[in-house]
Amino acid sequence: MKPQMSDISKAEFEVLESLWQQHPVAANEIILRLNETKPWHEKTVKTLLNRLVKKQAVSFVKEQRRYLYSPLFEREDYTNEASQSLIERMFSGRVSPLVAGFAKNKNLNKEDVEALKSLIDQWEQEHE
Amino acid sequence: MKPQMSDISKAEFEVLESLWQQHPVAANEIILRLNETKPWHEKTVKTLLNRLVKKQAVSFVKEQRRYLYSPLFEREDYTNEASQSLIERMFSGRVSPLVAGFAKNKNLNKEDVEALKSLIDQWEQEHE
DNA sequence: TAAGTTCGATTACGCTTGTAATCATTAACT
DNA sequence: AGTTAATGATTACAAGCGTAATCGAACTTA
Repeated sequence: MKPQMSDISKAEFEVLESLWQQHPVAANEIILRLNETKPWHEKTVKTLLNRLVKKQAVSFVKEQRRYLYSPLFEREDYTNEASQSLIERMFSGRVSPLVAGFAKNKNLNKEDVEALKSLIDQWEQEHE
Repeated sequence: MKPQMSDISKAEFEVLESLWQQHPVAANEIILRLNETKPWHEKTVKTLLNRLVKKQAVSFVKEQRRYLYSPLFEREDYTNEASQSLIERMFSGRVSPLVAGFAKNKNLNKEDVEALKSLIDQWEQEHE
C-alpha cells in the first residue's frame, strides 16, 4: 500500500507543516517550533512523529542518537488531495460551488479575486 | 453549546445527505435510499441516526411508533463551514491556492471556469 | 392469545486520535 | 564510575468512529 496521504490526522498535519518549513530536523527542533503556536507536550509531538513514520509520511536518518526527520511527500500534494477529496464528497467534484459559498460569506477579498482571475486567464489560454 | 456542525463524521454526513434530499422521513426510507449507493447494514444507519440526534444535527417527531427525521441545519451551511475550515487549515484562509491546485491537476472544466467567471463578475460589481 | 416482526434504545468492539507517562538506552556530568 | 539528563520505544487511556448485535416494547398475524 502506498503512503496514503489521506489518513493523516489534523494534529499529525501540524507536525508535517513544521517539517515542510524546514528539514531534515530533530524532534527537539520540531517541538520548539511547534510550541510557538501550539501548547503541545514534548511527548505528544514525539508520538505524532512516530505515527507519521509508521504511516510512511515521514522518514528519518540517525544522527548519533538523534533522528533527523523529513516529510515523504510535498505539502502541495497533500493539500491538493485533501481539497479534492472534500470537493468530491460535498460538491460533486466541482470547485465553483465552494467558491460560491466563499463569495456569499464575504470570505473573498480583492487579492483573492485577482488571483482567481489570473488563474482563469491562464486556464483559458491553455485551453485553445 | 450550539450544534457544532464541525464534528459530523463522514458516515454521518452521508446520512444527512439523504435527509437533505427529502424530509421528514422514517429510518426505513433512509436505509432504502442509502442502500442504493452504500452497502450499509440497517443497524449501522440507525446508529448513525442516533448519533446525529445526540449531536443535535437531526431532529425527529413521532409518527405512531416510527420516528420521522429531519436535518437541523442546511446543507449549504454545513458544506460552507467545512470548506472554510479546510481552507483555513491548509491555505491560510484564501481560496485561490485551492483553485490553483485544481487547475494544475486538470480538475477544472469549461463549465466550472464559466461559473467562476460569473462569480467574479458579480463580486466585482458588488465591490464598486 | 401466542409467536413473530418491527422499531428505537442500549451495548459491543476493534481501530484511530489526542494527549501523555513510563521504560530502556545512551550520553554527559560530577 | 555512578548519577543525571536526553531521546527514541513502548504503553496508556478516554473519546470518537465504523460497523453492528442484542434488548425490550409494541404491532401484526396465525
